[in-house]
Amino acid sequence: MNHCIGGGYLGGSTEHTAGLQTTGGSLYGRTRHTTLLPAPLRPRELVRHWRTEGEEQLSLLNEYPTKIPPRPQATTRRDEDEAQVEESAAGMEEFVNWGELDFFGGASSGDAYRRGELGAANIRSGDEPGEVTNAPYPRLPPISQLITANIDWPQEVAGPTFGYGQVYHGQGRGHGYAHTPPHAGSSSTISSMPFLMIPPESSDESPTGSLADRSDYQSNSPSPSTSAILSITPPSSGSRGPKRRQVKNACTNCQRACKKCDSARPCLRCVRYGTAETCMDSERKQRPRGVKRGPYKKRGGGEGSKLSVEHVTNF
DNA sequence: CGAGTCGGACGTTCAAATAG
DNA sequence: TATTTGAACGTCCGACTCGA
Ligand SMILES: [Zn+2]
Ligand SMILES: [Zn+2]
Repeated sequence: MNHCIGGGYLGGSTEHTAGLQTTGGSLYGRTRHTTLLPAPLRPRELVRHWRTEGEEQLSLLNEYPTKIPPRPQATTRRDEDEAQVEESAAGMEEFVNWGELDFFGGASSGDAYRRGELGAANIRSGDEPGEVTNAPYPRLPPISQLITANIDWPQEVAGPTFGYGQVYHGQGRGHGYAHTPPHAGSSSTISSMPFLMIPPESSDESPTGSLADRSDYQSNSPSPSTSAILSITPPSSGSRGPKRRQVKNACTNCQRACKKCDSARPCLRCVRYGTAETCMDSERKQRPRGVKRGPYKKRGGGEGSKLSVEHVTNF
């Protein structure tokens, strides 16, 4: 049996629109990864049925793998990342015989992988020609309509999702860390699993924004005059760019598209794309109370929290 | 070339933990 | 009570594809 892992066109588009995700990202907590179906493996059969018949998928869903490792206990963000990647690797091995795998990856790594190494196994030439890839997906009925019954997702499926084996080795985040300039590549590296083809280094031009009229859209420019706050250098990092500014609440359309939103309603992007009437604030989760945490690191005399000024290079 | 997709780097929030 | 910590959560960059 052939298996399909990953997003890209085959796994990602229609399912994503319908609130179902092929595979999750690698980190927890991102909106789509927690609210969508965290599937470590999506049988190609299932995808085809969703795309075409849309009837027998319920029985197939019952056969969906439910044995997913429990969420790892993480103490720091990087721990969280790394622990999850380990879980990913273990989970992947558990579910997939990589030798039989003929499709892998997401929009970035997976597509490059298909194009490069898996040309023969590409879905356009090999599997389901036309039915899947060449379908004009915006006109496909959403899966939520195809699935008439209410699906009671098994509890086990609500666990972690599986990423693409990338480990973040960068600096810590949060509390005033600035945005790493693209292609700087100094402080963060990507280490990959052996089976994953990293796309070649390329393209340092940026897609011409043209949304840069509102202040929200030009907030990423260096603009050294505006804020002195941004000139504070984080500890031990050489040079990071200006902090990337985010809107407090993206509209549902921009959120779904992972595109930049602004604070106006309708937002500029929705106006441009004719979705102004559906432009509304996305809902945010309520944080639960009473959840115990581990001990924090001691404040004052503790080691390792010193701002080593002498290491900051002076120009 | 425009639009859709999505992994994951980066930013934000806010309750728990700690200091005073 | 005030301040700090840090895990959970949110945003959206940029690499990529497809269709016109
Ligand atoms: Zn928006
Ligand atoms: Zn909008």
